[in-house]
Amino acid sequence: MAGDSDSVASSGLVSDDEMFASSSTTINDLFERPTTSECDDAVCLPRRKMKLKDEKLCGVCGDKALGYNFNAITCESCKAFFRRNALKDKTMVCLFENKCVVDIRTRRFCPACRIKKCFHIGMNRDMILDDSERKKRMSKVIENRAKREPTSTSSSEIHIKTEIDTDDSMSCEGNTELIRPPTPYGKSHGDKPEILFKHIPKHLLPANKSMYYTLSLEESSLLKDLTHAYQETLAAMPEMGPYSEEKKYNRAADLVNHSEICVRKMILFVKYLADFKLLSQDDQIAALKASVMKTVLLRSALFYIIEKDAWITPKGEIPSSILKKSTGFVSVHNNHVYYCRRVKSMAQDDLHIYSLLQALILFDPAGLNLTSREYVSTIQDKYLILLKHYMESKFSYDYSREYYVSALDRLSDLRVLSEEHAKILLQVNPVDVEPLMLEVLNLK
DNA sequence: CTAGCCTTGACC
DNA sequence: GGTCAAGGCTAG
Repeated sequence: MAGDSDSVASSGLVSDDEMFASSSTTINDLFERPTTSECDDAVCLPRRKMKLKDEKLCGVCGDKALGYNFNAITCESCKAFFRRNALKDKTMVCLFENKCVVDIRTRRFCPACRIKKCFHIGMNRDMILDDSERKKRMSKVIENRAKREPTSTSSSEIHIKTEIDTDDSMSCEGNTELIRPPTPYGKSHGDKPEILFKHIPKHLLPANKSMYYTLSLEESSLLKDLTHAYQETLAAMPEMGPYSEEKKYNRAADLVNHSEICVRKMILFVKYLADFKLLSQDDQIAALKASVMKTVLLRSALFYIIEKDAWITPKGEIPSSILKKSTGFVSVHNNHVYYCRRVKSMAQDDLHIYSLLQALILFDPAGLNLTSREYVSTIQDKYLILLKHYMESKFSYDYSREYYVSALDRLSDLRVLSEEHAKILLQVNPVDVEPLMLEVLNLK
């Protein structure tokens, strides 16, 4: 017979009481856990009032328990097991005689007997949140997170301000206490954990198709072309010899020259864009120059690997620490890495998002020396709407806002960060810089 | 899939 | 502020 969780749960028909006698009697005695029939009763519900002894053992397997889970005292693993399985429609089948012993050692052997025992000790599947309740919960989390962290720029500014105010940023030697390597996403190493954008788990996204925006043919085509352009240029890595030399980035000028590849790719990128071709030549150059630094920074986020705290390049991995080494600015390193992590946590590896952000950077009416500012603004609007619609098509109307706002926040971050990087340029000797970089960065 | 650890909101 | 009990994340 199958251990039909549904029927067992709803009817409380666990007939063979001896089935779990070996362990349940002891557990029952130790923790005065409610019997199945007691648990059907409403008396069982105000469980917060029930003070338990410090020592708690799982009613299912006897492992150490922290407290109640789904109306019964269980360990973490049985809690997770119940959550994963109690709502499954598929009936679990015991391969033996439906009387497997479930203890710490054997709990994994027979899911059917394990789930049966879960119900037997009073675990209640009604306490597992359903889709709408989970969604509600997640919305609350996101809402609170947004309240705690209203805008990203403010926190970046605090970082920068702190560094400037303390005036310690010029030296990395002897200043190790200021250098805090970023922690991998989701992990903390004693320091206050970073608050990064959290993606909505796929299973929480609405199943209803009407909750998603459908991109028009025109929009799909625009996005496809834009992403293709980005993929072929800025997102592409050239085939190069596999040599890895950290030493190559000893000076800030080395970093600037390293960015030349990015600038060349950027020039290729804009050549793909019909909107860009419509600008006057002067505006093309102005838009390019104004967005070089931001383009380099956004691209660096694309190639940043959070877990390794490094950028992947054709020459191998470059640890983020080279920023400190080559520039001497601890704050530059901290803020740049923080930026990369935030972009990455929001966009992950979605090239549509990167290419849309790239378009928004390029067609920025705030750029210096533009003659057709209004026209550039109109183009930017088009990509802003496309970004919004894309988020709605991917994450549903329910959740798109968080993604859209986060994406725009990353653009604000860029403004601050690129200004900060401009400081590096002041300490670069123009003699060491390649001619193309001298030109696009207006270095003399 | 499991299981341990983490994050979080609700409640006290 | 502390505790409890949900769900989330992820190494194994």
